[in-house]
Amino acid sequence: MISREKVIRMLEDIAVWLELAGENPFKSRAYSNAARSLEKTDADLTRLVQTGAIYKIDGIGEAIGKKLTELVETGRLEYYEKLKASIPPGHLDLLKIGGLGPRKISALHRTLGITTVGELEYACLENRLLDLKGFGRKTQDNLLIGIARFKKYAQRHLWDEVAGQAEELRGFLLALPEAAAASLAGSLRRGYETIKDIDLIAASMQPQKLGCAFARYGRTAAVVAQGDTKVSITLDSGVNADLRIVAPDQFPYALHHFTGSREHNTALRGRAKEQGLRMNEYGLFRGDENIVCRSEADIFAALGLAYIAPELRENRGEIEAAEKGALPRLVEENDIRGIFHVHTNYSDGTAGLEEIALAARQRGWQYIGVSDHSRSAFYAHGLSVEAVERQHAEIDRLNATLAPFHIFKGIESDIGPDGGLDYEEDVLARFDFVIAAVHSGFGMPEARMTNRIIKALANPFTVMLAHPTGRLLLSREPYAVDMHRIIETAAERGKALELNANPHRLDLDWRQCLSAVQRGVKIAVNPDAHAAEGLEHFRLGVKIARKGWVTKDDCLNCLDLEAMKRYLGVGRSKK
DNA sequence: GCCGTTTTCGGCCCGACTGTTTTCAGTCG
Repeated sequence: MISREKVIRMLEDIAVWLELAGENPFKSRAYSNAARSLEKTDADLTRLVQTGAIYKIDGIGEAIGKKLTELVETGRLEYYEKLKASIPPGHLDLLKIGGLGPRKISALHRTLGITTVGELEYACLENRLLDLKGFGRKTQDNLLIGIARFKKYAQRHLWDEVAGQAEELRGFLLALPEAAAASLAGSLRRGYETIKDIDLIAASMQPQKLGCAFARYGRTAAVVAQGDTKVSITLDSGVNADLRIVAPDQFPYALHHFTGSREHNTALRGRAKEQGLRMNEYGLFRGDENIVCRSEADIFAALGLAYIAPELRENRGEIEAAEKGALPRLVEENDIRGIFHVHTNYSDGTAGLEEIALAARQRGWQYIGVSDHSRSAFYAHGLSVEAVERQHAEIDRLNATLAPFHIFKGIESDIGPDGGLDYEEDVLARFDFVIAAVHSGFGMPEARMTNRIIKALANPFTVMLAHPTGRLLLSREPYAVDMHRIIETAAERGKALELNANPHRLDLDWRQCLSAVQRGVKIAVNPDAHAAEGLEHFRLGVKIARKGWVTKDDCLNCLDLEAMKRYLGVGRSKK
């Protein structure tokens, strides 16, 4: 049976391919819209098709409905295959080159037969773009720059890689006398897991002066574009930064507009339009009259909505919830009472037990859950039974001296190919908690992988599932697994899912977090720290948890020490 | 391709910037 995620991906592919094929852009958007609608629907796809309810979903009409029916019934889609075959594979790469969009790619293909980045580069070097209608010397030069950049920096960046640079840049702006205000915006502010570039908004009465100063930032490697209100630069790190400058009274509107997401903005504009209003980055208008807003909260209020936190602005139901006053009270960093999934030098961590415990206590936490690798993780010096015993003895000594701070005894147990945990029951019984984790056999077919994980989750000793999808951002795809069944099992068995806060993982994916918490599954925000500094990852974890609609009550490690002892005790009594 | 108290056609969010034009198309966010 075809998974919903797969169907959504296919619709998104079709949208991109249609653009490249030079189709009506609104047709392409219709497929994107359908994908987004499907993303928001929780009901079972097969059922929707069987009952015909699929046609009731917003954005799904006759044509797309029929295609979904074919997909569900046969697992394939002829239209998809044919369209895919008609797109030269290199065109997807061409789309990633700055200044090249579907229309120019289409023109290049039509006139010069260009299908790949390499061919385009060669054509530029031979000056073959000079005489093309709509192209010229400048375009050709810019494309060569774009190609060079594509080769060097094609990929997106991890949030963590970019956030520090962005903060520095904001600090630089704020220190300039021309800047009345400055804020991060875009995906960085929303806590998106990967970042294309840094978006900054500034308020100033002297936009040109501020723009010039920005372009001269000490770490600027190149100025990509410079106008009266917008400046784009490339930093020496290779990351692009865009600055938009508005008048101080326009700042809240611009901040909201450029924080996005595009989908959230589109939906909000539609709502404004229904109310006879028009909104853009400069204001919220009824006719010619601007409705004065001094903050983003004022803008939402003017639209009859509660304030929506930036992390939630992905058009996944936040606007409807804000209308009904049903937005969650999102978890905050200060709500965290302790941290699980920390490695020590017993396995592959660099810090000793005491060092990491003291670092956690220093942060004001009441407890820490140590979980080194289990014995079959040879690559990470997984713990033998003897090593487990030594570690437990040291934890007992530390707990006696550090009280009331508490160290919970845990293990990150590998899940075997058949779903078994890594030690005999009498050893497992000595831990306060077990985090079950897949570290091998990533290529398993979906059904086998899902059953394997479900079996591990169902094990009475398992308290939580580590990095549920196994993805490594920008490098390794998630393994094939039916997350709906995993979430269902976790809900039935009272098991927690980890939100691994390592910047390379951020796994559980925030898109799946909401459906987990809706089913009452607890989310553990875990830093997966391999050194004392690694504890800091919990901040990004909290941001991503917020993005996944996680409240304090949904977050396992917001429990205080006594409640956590009871919780883990309850877990044990189930065996 | 979708949608409809602007309802079966004609819209579909919208503004800035660049480069190629001589009034606008393409791209981007």
